[in-house]
Amino acid sequence: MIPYRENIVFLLAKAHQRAQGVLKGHLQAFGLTPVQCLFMESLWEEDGLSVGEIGRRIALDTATLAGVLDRMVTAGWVRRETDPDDGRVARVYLTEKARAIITSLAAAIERTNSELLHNLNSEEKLLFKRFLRDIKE
Amino acid sequence: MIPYRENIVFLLAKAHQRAQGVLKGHLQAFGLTPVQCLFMESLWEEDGLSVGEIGRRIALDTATLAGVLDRMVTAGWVRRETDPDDGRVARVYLTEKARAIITSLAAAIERTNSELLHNLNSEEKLLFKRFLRDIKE
DNA sequence: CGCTATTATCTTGTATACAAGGTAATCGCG
DNA sequence: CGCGATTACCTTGTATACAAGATAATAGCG
Repeated sequence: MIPYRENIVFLLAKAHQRAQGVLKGHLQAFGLTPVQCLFMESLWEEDGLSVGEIGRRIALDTATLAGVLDRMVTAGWVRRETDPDDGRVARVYLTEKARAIITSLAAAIERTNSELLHNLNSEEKLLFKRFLRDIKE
Repeated sequence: MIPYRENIVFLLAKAHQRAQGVLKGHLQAFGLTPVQCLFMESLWEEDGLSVGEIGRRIALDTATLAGVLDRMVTAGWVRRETDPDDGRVARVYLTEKARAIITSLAAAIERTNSELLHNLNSEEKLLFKRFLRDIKE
């Protein structure tokens, strides 16, 4: 009988919760949520991705992304265009407004990572990331 | 500029997502969600806790717990009683139906932990848990 | 004892998450 | 080319999560 405090699912959930909280705090000034920020990062990596491709990259399904996309279009961070070659595909592009804050976003993320990992040395950070990736394959 | 795949917030979110998915799969037979299971575990540790105390133990606020509690009362896993000495306090008790499956729940959790951590040896498991606890403080 | 501050919970509004099912557009086999 | 299968996306329903504000009950000070 594992006490829930030792359960890896619980430990992951709570570490995730704290990490989200810190990032959320640093993003508040932009009026962005962590997921919205991540959505923008995927487009910064490659602009004009389809909704499905964004979902594959950031591991979220299209049901979730539909709402996120709506809110981001409304807020003016991205625009949505139907692919001219395939009417099923919705392509998403960053706006100028989004490009203008990318550097500041990167700084907020950088700061978040430093705060979260300040207890670990370089070697431990690498190990931690490896563990996180190795969870279930 | 940290690529999002190296961002600790992203890595935690996705590891959390996979862990939840595995546990969810193993709980499906009971009709319980991971949060509902955790809620029950806190009461197994100490029955008759108040809603606020449950929230402190499993790190969820009462706004979230109000909904969880409602669904669990409806499903017959717990009963809710107002504290006779303090009319503000809502105390929660496991039902017989809940007690009857506790052992099976523990097995599902055990199996989930094994699956998630099968890539790590004992020493690495301890280290991983320490890292998760050390995130932010 | 009365009244203000505090506490515990609940409610509302917003934002993830995902299963399941629906729709429209494209693909690809005969 | 025609049409069934597939694909991409959207919608609906359920379940977390939490901020902010409302409500009700208790605590504690004078």
